[in-house]
Parts: sequence; structure tokens; C-alpha cells
Amino acid sequence: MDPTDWQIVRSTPLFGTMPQEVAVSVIGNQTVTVHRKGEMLFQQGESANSFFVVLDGWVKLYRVTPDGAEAVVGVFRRGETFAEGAMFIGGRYPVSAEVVTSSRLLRIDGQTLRRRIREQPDLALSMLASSSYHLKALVEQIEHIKLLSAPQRIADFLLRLCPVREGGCTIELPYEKALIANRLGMKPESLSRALGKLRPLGVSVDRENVTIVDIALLKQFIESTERGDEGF
Amino acid sequence: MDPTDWQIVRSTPLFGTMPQEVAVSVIGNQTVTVHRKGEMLFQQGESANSFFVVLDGWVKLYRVTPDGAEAVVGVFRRGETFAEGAMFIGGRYPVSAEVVTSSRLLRIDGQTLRRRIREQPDLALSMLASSSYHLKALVEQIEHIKLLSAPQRIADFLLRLCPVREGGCTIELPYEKALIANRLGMKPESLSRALGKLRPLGVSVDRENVTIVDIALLKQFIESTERGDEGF
DNA sequence: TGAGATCCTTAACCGGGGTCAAGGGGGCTA
DNA sequence: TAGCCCCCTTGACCCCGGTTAAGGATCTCA
Repeated sequence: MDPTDWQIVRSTPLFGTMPQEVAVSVIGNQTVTVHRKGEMLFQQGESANSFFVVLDGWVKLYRVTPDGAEAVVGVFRRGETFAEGAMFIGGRYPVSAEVVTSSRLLRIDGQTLRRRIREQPDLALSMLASSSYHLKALVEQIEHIKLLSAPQRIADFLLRLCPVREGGCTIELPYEKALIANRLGMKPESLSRALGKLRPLGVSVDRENVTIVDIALLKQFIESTERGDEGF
Repeated sequence: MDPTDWQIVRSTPLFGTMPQEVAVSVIGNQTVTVHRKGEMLFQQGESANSFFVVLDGWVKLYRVTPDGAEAVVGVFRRGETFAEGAMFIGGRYPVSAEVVTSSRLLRIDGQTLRRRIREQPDLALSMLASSSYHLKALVEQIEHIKLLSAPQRIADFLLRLCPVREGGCTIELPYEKALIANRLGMKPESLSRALGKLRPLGVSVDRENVTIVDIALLKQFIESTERGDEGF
């Protein structure tokens, strides 16, 4: 945990709002771990004894069905926390977690956390806020799957990666397209085709680099009821 | 709040595990309200000052898009709580809530709750458990939409309504089929068709009454990779 | 008892996206 | 540089479920 790591931890919704000494009391001497692509962190059904802060890299959370199909329910990056909730519901992870790029994680022990919560009730409010943040993200994901077309979902995904709010920009896709596709509830082939449909809207793709001419145009496309192929 | 109401409150994941006096301190003299079908409880974006316990009836939570489309993200019944999380994330409801049958609700004020949490940290752990319960439900919903066909999703929906674990049973659909369809991420027409496809699996429908010959058969169908129309 | 409204079902049609298969291109190792 | 592998794209085909439209059933209310 160097100063940069602290900065990242303090940028999370969970640890960002509490007094410094409370954060220190929780994180104290928790361990930073390094992982390479493909490593499993935990599997759904395992007993949950800790949660994580992403210091660097990307981690995916997903469900697996009896026949092996995967449904990605979230992909987390630097400055995000995940699995805070699992420790409070029967102590079992409801999802599996896998590192999808080389990563550094901060693992926080559940036992000590519970103890701190009892001493520091405000900490509980932060945990609740963080949980609610995840709830909201899931609700939005459900909304998107139910109401948006594939091209619209990708457009939204791209916009969330944009560092700016208007104009144009070039962004780098953070991980494999197959994972992006799964995250958005579609197949890789559909992702390709859907990106193609965004071309008339000023989106060009070259390998993992995506250039967006006009953010406003995409926003409008997402909110429109039209589904992406009118007008040529 | 008569004794029956108390029994319901104490059956929730949230209030079920805490000591009686803590529950009393929170619920104390909170108000029970009566609502008729179609009443709005709150709208997404409104400031969130309270959450609810369903004493009787059904309440739907949903998101609305700019163009008016609805995506139902949850339907709650007697003995369930909802919107606990909203008060902790910027104080705004991320969804809208509407009563879908005549209902009686217990409304719990957020201010007093926060105060109680500071006095009673264990209460925070209960809140976290309850939040996590909702998280898990949303994750499962995403899994289902992404990986199951329409007939499989209804089969799952029916199984969750079954009062027994094996054999057969007859159940009554709790609310309108249009709402069931939306909750499951499909159109009413698809719901009809999908129920039709379950007929060969021992599911017969007569108005709002559904008879299931063999629960095991449906479970198997949900877990099978086949999507429902083979073998006739 | 009948008129209307609401809800549900059925049918025909169509389109988005899944499936299957082939091919291209960049990054490995040798 | 060659060879291989992996990831991605493209195309053809098809099926699930959305769309549209019509008709049937139940409930309400006059």
C-alpha cells in the first residue's frame, strides 16, 4: 500500500466519505495481492470472508449455470469495491469472481470489518451507501437489457468509458470483446455487428481503439426509440 | 399495527433477526398506510426519506425510460421490504414504485432509522443483510434474462410460487399477466405462448389458476439447455 | 340483461440476434 | 520469417420473441 494506493482507496464510494482514521482502522494492515489474468478469486457458493478493492486491473463477477453457461453481472475496475454485500447474506458469495487482466487487489477481512462496524456505526452507513450503489448499477443493467437494443447497449457502454462529457474522444476498450459482449448480454458476433451499426453515428473501431465523433449523437441514439438502422 | 402485522414485520429478513426491543425502537409509532391498485408510492429521482414493509398486497418497482417504456425490476409481497437502500445513495430513489393490488404498507422514516443505526450498530448489519438479499435477487434476475428462454423463465417464476418442494400443486397467479410478463422481461403475448409451451410439461392454465403436475419436471426443464419445443 | 371496457389469447408476419462456419490479421514462439 | 494460435469479423441461415391485429372471455355498471 503506497500513497497512490491510498488515494485509490479513498476514491471509492465506500472509503471516500469516512474520516481518515476510520478508513485506516478498517484497512489497517490488510493485504495487497497481485493476480494475473484468468485467476479465480472465489466461486459462487463459497463462504464469504472478505471483500475487495481494485487497486489496478479488472475483475469480472459472473454466475454459472449447471450446464456451464456464464452470465457476467459486473466488471469492476480501479477504484471500485466488490463483494461487500456477500458477507452479510448467509456468508456465501452469490457469484464467482475472476481476474480478467493483471491486477492488484486489496483484500479486506470480514471479521475485522464487522468489529469496526460495531465500534463505528458511521462505517455501516458507508457500507450501506456502497451496497446501494451496486443495487442501482444492477437495476440499470436490467433496464438496459430489457429495453435497449444491442447497438444501444454498446453505445451506452462506450459513453461510460468516455473521459469527457461532450464533443468527441478516442477510448481504449478495457478488456476482450468477448467479455464486453457477455457483460452486455449478447454474443461476440452480435457485438461486432452492433459496432458496425454505430458507424453511421460517428463511431469507428480499430482493434481495441474506438473513436467517437460526437458524444451527443450517441446519447440521442440511446434515448431514441429507433433501434439503429434507419436512414441509408 | 395489530399483532398479525407484527408477525409479518418480524418475518422479514430485515426485522426478523434483531432483538424485539430494537425492532420496536425502529418501527415504534411508524404509520401504516392503505393503498388501492394503481397508486404511486414514489417516482424515480424523488428524494428518498423512507422505506417500506409490505403488510398486505403487492408493489412493483420499475424504471421508466425517457420515451415512457417500463422495465419492472421487482415485485414485492407481504413480508418483504423495499427501498431500504435508496436512502443511502444520494437520497434519491433509483426506481418508481406503484401499488398493483390493494395493499397495506408500513412506512419507515429514514431519519429515525439513521439515528437508531448510530445507537444500535447491529441494526446496520441487518440492513446490510437485507440489502444483500436484494442484490442477490437482482443478480439472479440478470442471470435469468441472459441465459434462460421465455418458457424457462416462467417455469422458474411458477416454481417460486409453489408452496411445496415436490410433487404437484395448484397455484394462483398473484397479479396481472401483463405485469408478470414485464417482470420476466417479455410481452404479454409471449407469456401466453410460453405458458402454452409448458403444457407438454404438465402445466395447465385456467385463468389465474395454474396447475403443475410434477415440480421435478419443471426444475429439470429449467436446467436443461433445450429451450422448450422438442419432442411432440 | 346488455353495452363497454379490460384483460387475455391466438394467429400471421417480421426482425433482431443467436448459431454455425469460414476467413483474416496480429502477436506469439522458434 | 515462418508457422501457429487466438481473437475478431463476416456471412448465411434460422428461430425466438416482438409487432400488429383480431377475437374471445370476464367484469362492471346502467
